[in-house]
Amino acid sequence: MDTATTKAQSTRPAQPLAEDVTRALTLAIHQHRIKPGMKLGEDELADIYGVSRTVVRSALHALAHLQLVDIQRNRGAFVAQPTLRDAREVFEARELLEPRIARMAASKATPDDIALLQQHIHDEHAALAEADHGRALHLSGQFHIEIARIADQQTIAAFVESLISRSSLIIALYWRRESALCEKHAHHELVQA
Amino acid sequence: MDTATTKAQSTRPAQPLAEDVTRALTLAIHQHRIKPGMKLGEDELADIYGVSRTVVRSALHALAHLQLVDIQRNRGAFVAQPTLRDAREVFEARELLEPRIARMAASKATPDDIALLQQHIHDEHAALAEADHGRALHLSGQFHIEIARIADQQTIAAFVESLISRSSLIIALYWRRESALCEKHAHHELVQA
DNA sequence: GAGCGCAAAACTGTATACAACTTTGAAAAA
DNA sequence: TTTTTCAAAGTTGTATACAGTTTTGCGCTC
Repeated sequence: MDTATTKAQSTRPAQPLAEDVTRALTLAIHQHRIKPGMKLGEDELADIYGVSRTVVRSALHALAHLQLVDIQRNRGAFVAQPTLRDAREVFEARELLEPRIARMAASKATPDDIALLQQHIHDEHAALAEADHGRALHLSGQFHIEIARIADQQTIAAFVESLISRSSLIIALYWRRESALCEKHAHHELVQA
Repeated sequence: MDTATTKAQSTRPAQPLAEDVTRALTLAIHQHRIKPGMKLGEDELADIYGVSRTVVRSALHALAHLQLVDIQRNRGAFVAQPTLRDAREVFEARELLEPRIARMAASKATPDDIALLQQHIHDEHAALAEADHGRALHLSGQFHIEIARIADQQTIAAFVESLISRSSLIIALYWRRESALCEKHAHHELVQA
């Protein structure tokens, strides 16, 4: 008979999804391996990631939604260049949302959550020790996102995640000193309380 | 004598952009002409709006980002069905963000802004008088979005817009009484202050 | 009659092809 | 030399075609 229903046990059940390209690009932007203002050509990315323009376009639109890239009609996609005003707005919004989220997280955190956060802090310090600032910055962001997840407020957590994402880009743009990273200790102690 | 929207005065009124499909679907969902849980087939929508599946997919992904539809891999797109927990989260977030935004708007509003808001209130009352609850609900949402725009805080305004969008869906789902609409008078007086 | 299995249909995910717009570069005119 | 025009190349927007998965429905078995 035709197809012997042997489901391919070896081949990847998951193709290099569009989501994967989105993640890869997000990481590259966060670590400013791709710099603000840089053109993101569709054919170029399609070639790099070995997918079609369709997938790349989907990923770029997702990033535009997160305001990491700026898509101009018939012109193409460019890595976002947040203005100083944007930067102020983002951090202002974070100051408004994060204390609320942190309080909620503190009241719901389990021992496992605490351990996970400590692991995050540890990894981040390790990255800093290796002078891998890109990775440290990324981990610092993940730390805040993890707190939002613990708080179990999906809606606000999504906003925080968006803000963290933009913050990474902003810090890469405007901050040359590594002293930017917030004091993790204070946060951690707050959660333990 | 429709709205003087005259996109391009002379030549092609532009293509029926993907954005147009997004707007049309958003409106339909807000007015719950398409009900939560309903399947949104790509071919079906492509046929209705006279565009290709490519455009429809783009619009559906945009709506998924606003959490108005839920896209399941290899299954399709469905109008979102916010849970009661989602509803609580959304309104909780609104209570957190909107007072802040309203205060900022009050300090920056121009006479033109005030006039625009009064027009919004007028339209909304008119819609209520005609028992056109779908339109009234939409206008009420636009009122809040307008306030956010006046506040000139793009970041938070985008969040508020997202929350308003979901609120419309939630109210259509859980609220059978028309008393749901918030007291516009209080808001307006606050802005004038 | 109920339950199971397999095949055909339907739909989504991805790739490719074509059309429209933008940019670039050179040639011609001032 | 500078500016203008225009065409060719390159890129994005949209449509269509193909592949993989899910659903559906009929026939068979128990």
